[in-house]
Amino acid sequence: MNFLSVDARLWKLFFVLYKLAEMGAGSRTIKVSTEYLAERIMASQQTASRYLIQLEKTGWINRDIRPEGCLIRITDSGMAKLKKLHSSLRLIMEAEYPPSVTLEGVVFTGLGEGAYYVTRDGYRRQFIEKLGFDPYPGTLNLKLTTEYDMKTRSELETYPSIEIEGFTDETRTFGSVKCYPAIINNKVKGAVIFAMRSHYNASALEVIAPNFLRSQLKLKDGNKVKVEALILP
Amino acid sequence: MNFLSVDARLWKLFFVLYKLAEMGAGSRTIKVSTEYLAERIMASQQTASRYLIQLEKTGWINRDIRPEGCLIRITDSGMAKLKKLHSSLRLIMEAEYPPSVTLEGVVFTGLGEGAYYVTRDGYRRQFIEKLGFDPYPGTLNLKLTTEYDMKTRSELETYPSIEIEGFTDETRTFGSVKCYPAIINNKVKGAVIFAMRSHYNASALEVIAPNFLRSQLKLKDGNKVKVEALILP
DNA sequence: ATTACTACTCACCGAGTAA
DNA sequence: TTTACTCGGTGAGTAGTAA
Repeated sequence: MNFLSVDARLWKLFFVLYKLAEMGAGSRTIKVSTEYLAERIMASQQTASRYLIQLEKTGWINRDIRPEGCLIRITDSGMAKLKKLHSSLRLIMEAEYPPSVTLEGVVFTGLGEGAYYVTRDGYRRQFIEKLGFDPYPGTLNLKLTTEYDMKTRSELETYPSIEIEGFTDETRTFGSVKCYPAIINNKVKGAVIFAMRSHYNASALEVIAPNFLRSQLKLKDGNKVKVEALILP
Repeated sequence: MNFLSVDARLWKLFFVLYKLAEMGAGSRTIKVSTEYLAERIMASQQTASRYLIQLEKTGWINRDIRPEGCLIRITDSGMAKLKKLHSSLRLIMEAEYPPSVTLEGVVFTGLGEGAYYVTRDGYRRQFIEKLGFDPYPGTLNLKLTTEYDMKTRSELETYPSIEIEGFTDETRTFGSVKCYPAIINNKVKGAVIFAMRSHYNASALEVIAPNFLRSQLKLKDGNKVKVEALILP
């Protein structure tokens, strides 16, 4: 995912890197004694010394040991890590909507009309164009059970979606559909669809994917399924 | 200085907070199992559980334990911490100049003409106005000894400074002076001054302060003094 | 399923100290 | 003065397990 996940040791190192940046080691070579650094990071001189050694090994700083102290300069690699955290934080702080929303539901068998709608050419062409896949003719129906999931489903509907336009053929009119790209059970790419006038109420969810999810994920009625719906930035 | 200094334990907690924000817990209540969080932070389920308990105690998240997992929402206090880190990083990343520069030198006795210049009314009025203090009539002279300090001194001269304008009185012309507010020996506020045409070369530094530094800091010739020159943002 | 307690291990921290 | 080694104690992380 990103370096912050690696392990607890790196978090601590990264914190020291940040402190060095605060002292200006990002834009010039600074002189720091391990004693002084120790004070700034609230640790012992020995620990500060160890951190500097580890930071150098990790490649985040250059270190030049002098009789009067260490000359420290953060490397490009170290600055890149700081920049990465900065831009991640920017995304988090400025985001109007959460990056994704995770729902859980239980498989149930619907009326089978999903296949009919999904295969209408007016829809299908837009799925291919806007979602990037040709959906398997049929939808996976999930029943939402907890209060949290139902609340989240209705929140999701308020977030910006991929809009599949309605159309009219010889016989009738088809309404517009809202889609959210989704990851099903952490593995399969697909989409959550909200038909504007669905037969199901707020406690159900329809999912489409390129393949037959029931066989691809070995699902049977009653199985629990996790769906991570991705929200457009 | 700021909360990031408090201790290593808070840093680890803070990174978990960041991870939760990444999952959207900053803008809505999310459901996370301790198992899932454990995976994201590369730790055990037990550790993830402990972190959530500590985060709640610290007041950075609200937690609602359900049979299916925990409902987590970052509190205003938690978001404020994330914002603080974000803006600190922004300053670091966008700064053209380091926030400050630390120099070390050894006290020596000069020609005593510092007192004459500092007390010229044309300078003195500007010191009071632009530095915020009435300088003691005299300068503390420091001899820079290491290569690092001399290099840093000349770097400092390239950074934006407080400009004391030159002037002319009945008898002669006085040149302009560059100043940097400074902290002497981590305690006393004063300023570093660079007279445009100084008698001293690049290996000396002149410091002024409201009081007589030699007595205030119990300094004698040969004592080492640390000066942190602050650079304007 | 979950969360989170207890018990144990081990890695990290810092005192002492060398260079 | 510095940095950074060894080493012993301690607190953090995890396995087992209860609820």
